[in-house]
Amino acid sequence: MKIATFNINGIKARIGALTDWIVEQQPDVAILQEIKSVDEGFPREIFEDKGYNVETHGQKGFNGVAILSKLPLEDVTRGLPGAEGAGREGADDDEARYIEATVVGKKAIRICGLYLPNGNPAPGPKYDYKLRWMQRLHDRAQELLAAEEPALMAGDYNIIPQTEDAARPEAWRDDALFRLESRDAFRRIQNLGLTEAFRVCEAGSGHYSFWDYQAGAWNKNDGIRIDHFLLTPQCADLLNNCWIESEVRGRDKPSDHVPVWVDLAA
DNA sequence: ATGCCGTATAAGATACGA
Repeated sequence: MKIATFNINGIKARIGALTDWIVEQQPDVAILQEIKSVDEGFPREIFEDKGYNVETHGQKGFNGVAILSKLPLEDVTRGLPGAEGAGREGADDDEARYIEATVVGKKAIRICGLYLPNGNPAPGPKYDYKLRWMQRLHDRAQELLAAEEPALMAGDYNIIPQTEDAARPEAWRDDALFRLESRDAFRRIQNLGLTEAFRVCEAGSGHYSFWDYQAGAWNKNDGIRIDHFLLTPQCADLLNNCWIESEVRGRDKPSDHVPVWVDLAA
């Protein structure tokens, strides 16, 4: 089963490039972030016509996540548990950043799609929100691990895990994506017992999933690796491969992110 | 580079991103 995570930076702007990619690559599951659309505005028929089941968790203008799957999606939940002031104005669940569903192939896999807050400027209230969000993700990961079943958490983590995951790490030193407190929080989630799929398959520097639109970042390979798959042990046992489809960044009307893939024996 | 580009909202600037 081939599963991709892809921050598309707006479904309206990306509909052409995204459908071309879907038709070409035929992912079994595509986990999307930054759809920047309400659920009713997402062009689900386009993907349904191509054989996909579609589940979205959107909002007006910003954020928004979705899962497309050739196999049925079961037990869909929207939102990350544990929000402070849930349901009230300005609460931690105001932003549409998280969706879960189970995909049943040869094995059942719990798929968690996430768009972790950027957190800049750091320090500050946006950074505090990022850290709270990561604590909630930690708690949800703990529950998934306790179930001892195949599950993965995939998406735009807005975290550069290590120095080798940025072309110019010194430029990111105090940024919310790379500062020590952010990397610590990511490591705490991993240390519960999750496998970061890409680093099982590829060592070394120069592998990125995001390049800024500005200053010719793509042409200089001035990128960062911030889109990740974390796998429970039962899911890691199924891992055949993990790779980044960086070529997509050089196409017409690209997102600033590219797809990251896992192939699972499931 | 407290904004070099891009997206969304909405009708001209402004918010946001990483």
